[in-house]
Amino acid sequence: MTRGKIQIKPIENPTNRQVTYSKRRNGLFKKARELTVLCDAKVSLIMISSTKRLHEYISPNTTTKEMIDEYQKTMDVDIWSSHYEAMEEELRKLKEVNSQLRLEINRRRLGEGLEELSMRELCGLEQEIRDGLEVIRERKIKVLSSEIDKTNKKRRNGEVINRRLIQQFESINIEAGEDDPHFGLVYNGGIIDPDYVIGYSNGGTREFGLCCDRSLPSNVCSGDVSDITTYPLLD
Amino acid sequence: MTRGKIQIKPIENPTNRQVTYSKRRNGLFKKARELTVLCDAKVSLIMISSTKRLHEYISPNTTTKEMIDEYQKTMDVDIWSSHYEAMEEELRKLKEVNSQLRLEINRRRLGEGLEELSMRELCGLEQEIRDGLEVIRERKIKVLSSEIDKTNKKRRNGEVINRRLIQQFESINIEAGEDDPHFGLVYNGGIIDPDYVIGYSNGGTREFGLCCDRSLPSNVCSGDVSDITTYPLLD
DNA sequence: AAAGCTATTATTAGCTT
DNA sequence: AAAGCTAATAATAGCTT
Repeated sequence: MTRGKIQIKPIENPTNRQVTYSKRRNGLFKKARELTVLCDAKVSLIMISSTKRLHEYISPNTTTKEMIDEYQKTMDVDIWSSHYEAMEEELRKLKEVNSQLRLEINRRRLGEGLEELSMRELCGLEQEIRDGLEVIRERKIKVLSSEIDKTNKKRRNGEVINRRLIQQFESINIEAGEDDPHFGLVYNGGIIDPDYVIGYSNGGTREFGLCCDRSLPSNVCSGDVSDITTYPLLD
Repeated sequence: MTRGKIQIKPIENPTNRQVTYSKRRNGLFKKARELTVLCDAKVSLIMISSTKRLHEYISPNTTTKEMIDEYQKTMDVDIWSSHYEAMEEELRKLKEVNSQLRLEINRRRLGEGLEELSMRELCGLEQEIRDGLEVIRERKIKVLSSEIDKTNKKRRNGEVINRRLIQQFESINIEAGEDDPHFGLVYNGGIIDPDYVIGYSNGGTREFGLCCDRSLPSNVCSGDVSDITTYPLLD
């Protein structure tokens, strides 16, 4: 409003508009601040420019929420109601989807809710489940194979260690001049190589090995309980 | 700001304070209006005087609620939360349950997401699915039995009707004095009783009967294609 | 594009009615 | 207390840098 009076009408030039917005916004802020101090008033001022930038002023002695609460109380309108309704709608939809999902699970997994299904649908469902079962079976095989691999590696490692121990033991025996030791490692021809059977419990979390060695004494390998002896493998 | 510059500090005199509030409030409103028009901006201005009177300006091209929504989005704070904490909590939980359920379905049904499952979990899952399969199998048997029952009833009903028709046909023949008719119903000893086999297509929606009657002419029952002939049953 | 200048208009404090 | 007046300050449009 200088160098010629202006009219209050939209500024077409975007740059000018933005500059004017910025200047006048600061003017408004200043006025709001002054009003707050001079008159002990509370002011909430929110501005959004045509470029969608938001600026706000809120008096130091209040909060935006308090101002809105006060606004609602005074205006006797519930600004929240529409927000509330939207939320309720979302809640309702979520609940619906939820129960649909549960139904789905029950149907597929627990085999419930089959009453209204036709023979064709039942057959389709059965096939779907069989397919799923097949995927699980394949996965089990994969897990088992990798477990067996791991255990085999451990076993081979154990064999190497055993061989070394046996050699050490023998050299000790030779040093001590003992020809007929009563205690010692039981082994077969220098290498521990019994009939190993690697087994797995059903859950698959604990692995153990079965060792059938017919050269062991009869009180260990006797047939009255079992003709195999189980040895837990090292972890 | 006339007849001597003023300082921006609280006006002690209540009357003066109120007068200044009123004048400056209008000034602020005018500035807000001008900003709206000149810069195509949106302004929400709420003021509360020290005497607890509330005044607001809102740009004509928006609403107070829209401004508050925008404010929240920009500030990333939820002003509503205190009002609707319970609801938001419920919403959050539902969303969580929802995604859990979806995960569940994907796992169980499509056999996906098995990578992180242990052997024990895989076995449990397999058993669950087998159980579900068993339920479906039982349901199929039930559906089949009831279909067979229904069809048997229809067949018996058809037999009664057939018997009546045959009796009528015979009495007509007797009335006409025909002893050796060339055309007529083919039957076995007065009662249609071929070797019925009730069968069902895999989908279970279409039922049909198989009729094996060795007394039929050879061009119908000959063995070069099949030794049974299929007759669709009435609906 | 952003900051600074200034002529000019706009706002308003203190007064009067 | 409410409205109007006006001197004086404040805001700012259009310009320059």
